Amino acid sequence: MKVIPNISVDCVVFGYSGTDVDVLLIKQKKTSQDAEAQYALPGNLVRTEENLDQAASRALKDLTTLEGIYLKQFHTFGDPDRVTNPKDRAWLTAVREFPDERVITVAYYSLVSVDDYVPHAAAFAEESEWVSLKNVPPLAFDHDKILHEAVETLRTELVTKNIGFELLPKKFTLSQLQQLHEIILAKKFDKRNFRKSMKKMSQIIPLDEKQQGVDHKPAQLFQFDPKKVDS
Amino acid sequence: MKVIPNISVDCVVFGYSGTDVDVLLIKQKKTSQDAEAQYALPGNLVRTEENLDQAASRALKDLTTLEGIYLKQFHTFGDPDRVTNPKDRAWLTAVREFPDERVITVAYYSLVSVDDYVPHAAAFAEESEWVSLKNVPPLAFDHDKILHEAVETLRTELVTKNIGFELLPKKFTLSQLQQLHEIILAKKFDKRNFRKSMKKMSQIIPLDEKQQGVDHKPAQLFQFDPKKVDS
DNA sequence: TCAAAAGTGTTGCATCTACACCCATGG
DNA sequence: CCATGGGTGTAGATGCAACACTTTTGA
Repeated sequence: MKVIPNISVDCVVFGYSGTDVDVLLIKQKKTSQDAEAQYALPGNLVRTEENLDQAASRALKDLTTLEGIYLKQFHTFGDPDRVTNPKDRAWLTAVREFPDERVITVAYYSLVSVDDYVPHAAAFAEESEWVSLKNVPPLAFDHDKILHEAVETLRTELVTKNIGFELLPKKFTLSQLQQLHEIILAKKFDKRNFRKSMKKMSQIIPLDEKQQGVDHKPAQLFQFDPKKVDS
Repeated sequence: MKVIPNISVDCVVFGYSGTDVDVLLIKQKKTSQDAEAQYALPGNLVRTEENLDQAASRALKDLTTLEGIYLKQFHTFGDPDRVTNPKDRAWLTAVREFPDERVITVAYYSLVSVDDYVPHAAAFAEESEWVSLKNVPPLAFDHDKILHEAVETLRTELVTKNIGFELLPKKFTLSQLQQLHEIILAKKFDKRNFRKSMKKMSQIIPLDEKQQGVDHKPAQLFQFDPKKVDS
């Protein structure tokens, strides 16, 4: 359980609620009565026996109980002063064995459906919750910057690699998929054209099933099959 | 000049010679008479006062004398056993203060024209040279893996971001640019179509100048202007 | 005058965009 | 029967792939 004192991982987990894109944040435990509790991305120091991907999964699980999520490394942040801001001192001295060490962090991001994952705070997290990207409070360390880069990465990967299914429930409607794209990319798509282009991707397989409990014409459900790769 | 014992940077510098894509390698200094000298990517531990980008530039300059090159971070490698292979022990114990530390490395890549940069060995490099990607010897540590990932990154960025001008001299012909694409992507392009698509990129500006000293019809020269961004 | 690479347009086909109405369901 | 979102086709414009011959230069 020995850690490397100057290498950490941080996870930017995006979730989609149906109307908003959320990010999973933790609230750091207060280090004293009058200390100001800060929000942060879930992350922690890397242990000596684990690789970086494992560290990211483990840290995320420890802090939020979320597991089984595919995390993708996207950038490493290593400014010498990224953990020296006074606002972060109290927390560092309270929880870290070597609070003055310079720390570089390897950042990961992931996409999930908020319905599928209910986070529970654990370890040094006081809370663990989905926060809309529109209402993200100032974050600890350089996590604002990390989050910003993650959003940029999300946008480019959404268009180039057509990820985005990940953000939806296993069974989804094409309108949900379209709304998701519109929210992330902040632009409108033509319904017919959008459906045409999605339908010709072999990975999106139509189910013999319809939406239930809606007060309008129920939509057909689709499923994403990652095994099918476009040729 | 204090270093962080478990964080390094490595640089994959691609060069284009006109017929081949090369990579810049160093040969590690022999640690004893009978030791086997190994090839490696230029890289070194990060110092406490520098950020990662600075560390990459500085390490590259120290080992090869190349400087003023734009290096782009592309991945961080951190397997626990990436520096524990017996083949690397002798060298580590000879040059590192803490040879048993686990080291993660932040990898960078870059593109230059081989004509513009003549490397000279320095520091712990015995040699520093351009090696064709076709003839890369086995490398130290996990540098084979790093190089392989860098090549993959180069291919995707070449098509998505139309980098590649970087590999050519400041003034280049369209045929040179085409040949470069063909070599990196290992496929042929139609001359007319290739020229059409390049010419409609505003960043490629035609010069009032022609090739000299060739024994055939001299080609028009072009230049890349990074300031012009496609709208 | 020959060799070697530079340079240049058009046509068919596939893909993308723009656009408007009827349908099924629950309340 | 009304409100709500689901679902569908076509025509015009644009972009991409295929294709062959003439030009300029140095040797």
